[in-house]
Amino acid sequence: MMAGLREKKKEQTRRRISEAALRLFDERGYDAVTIAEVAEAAGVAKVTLLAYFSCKDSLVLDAVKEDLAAIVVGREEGRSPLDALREHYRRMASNGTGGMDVEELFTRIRVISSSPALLAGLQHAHASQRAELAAALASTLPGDGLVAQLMAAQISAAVTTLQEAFFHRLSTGVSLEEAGRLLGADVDLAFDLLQHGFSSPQGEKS
Amino acid sequence: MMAGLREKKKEQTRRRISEAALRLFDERGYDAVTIAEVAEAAGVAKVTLLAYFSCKDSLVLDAVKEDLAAIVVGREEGRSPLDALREHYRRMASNGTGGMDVEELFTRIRVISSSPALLAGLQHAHASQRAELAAALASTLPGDGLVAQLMAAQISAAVTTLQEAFFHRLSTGVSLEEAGRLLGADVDLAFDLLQHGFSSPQGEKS
DNA sequence: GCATAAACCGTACCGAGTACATTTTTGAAC
DNA sequence: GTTCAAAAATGTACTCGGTACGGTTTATGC
Repeated sequence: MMAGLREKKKEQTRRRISEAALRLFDERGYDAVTIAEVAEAAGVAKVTLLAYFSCKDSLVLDAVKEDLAAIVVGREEGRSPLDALREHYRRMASNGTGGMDVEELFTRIRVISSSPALLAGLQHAHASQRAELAAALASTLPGDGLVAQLMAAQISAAVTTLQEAFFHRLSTGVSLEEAGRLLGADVDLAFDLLQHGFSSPQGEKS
Repeated sequence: MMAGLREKKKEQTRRRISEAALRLFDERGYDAVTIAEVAEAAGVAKVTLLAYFSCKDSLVLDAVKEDLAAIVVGREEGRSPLDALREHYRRMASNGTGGMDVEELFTRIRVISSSPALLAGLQHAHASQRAELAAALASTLPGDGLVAQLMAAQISAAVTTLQEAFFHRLSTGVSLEEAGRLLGADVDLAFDLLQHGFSSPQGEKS
């Protein structure tokens, strides 16, 4: 379907911008670098950069966005939404990088973890998916939709927390393999908590 | 403790700014009003306005912020954190306005509900409390803190959802009394879900 | 009264993001 | 190869939220 030299160049330009951004942010800190500087480093105009990335934080965050709703919608027959999500994250934990550039991933996580603005952006990205996830869950549930909304909110909150814990470990020197192993345990902990609530077994004491 | 004419004037100025902001936002929409216009309408300089309200959205949101961590920390002896929060919101639901100006509250909710930026800001406000809440919960729990973080994330997600549902009803014509009544039921639903998880009784089907 | 510190002000500035009119590049049709 | 329309990229000028700075008013404690 249209190999397209046009598409290819767009891809290249996007990568150039993204790499320049990541490098500069890593060297000098996210807040201290302006998008105009990124544009110059990538050899494009500021307007062009903003055509590729809608805002400053998506220069870093676009590459780590996920689609929870899609996982639910595309789950195997007979599997519950929660199990599908649990399975997805378990696989992720054991998968290592899944073919990604490890060095780049580390840099990205280092940049995100050291910038409050980007951490907030990450939260926001998850929160934005809440509505879609709620819609996907609503079709599997009775009632007026509040339960689906609550579940969606709790799930994305849990996932955000898992991701933060994972990022925090990686940015404090834990190896990728070890972090993956720990993530696997965390995933089960988190999903057990979602499934069975705060009471039992590791829930509150009173 | 120092009746203070100084303090009183500050209070007045703050109110003047807040009221001017709410009125303008309600008349013309949040995005269409600049903080410079609000400052002029309130008779203060833009810089002064920003000394009272750190950013544009806090002109509206400062009045509706809550402190979940404080509720947990200040709970009655022997009561679990989750029960303390449940009780707090149940009380809120039956309390009506608790002495607030009803008209102003409605306007505020109307403004918030009709602005994506403010709804996002509300989410962010809750997310910001997560860390504090996690710290408060961590002291009541064993383990390395991940459980506390997960719980805190889930709780604030649930509370955000409850608040949104409540706001949505009020901004679509439901009376305050009726919305309060419905909120009471929602609170129990949400906290049951937190306590017992997605399985049983209203949880997922498979 | 008088000194001090807080509140307030005007102005100039920064950076993110948008609008617009213009030019360059590209894919394809002839 | 030439031509042509669409897409991509550009430069400029702009808006707006937020900050820095230096100076002025005003309440308060002595």
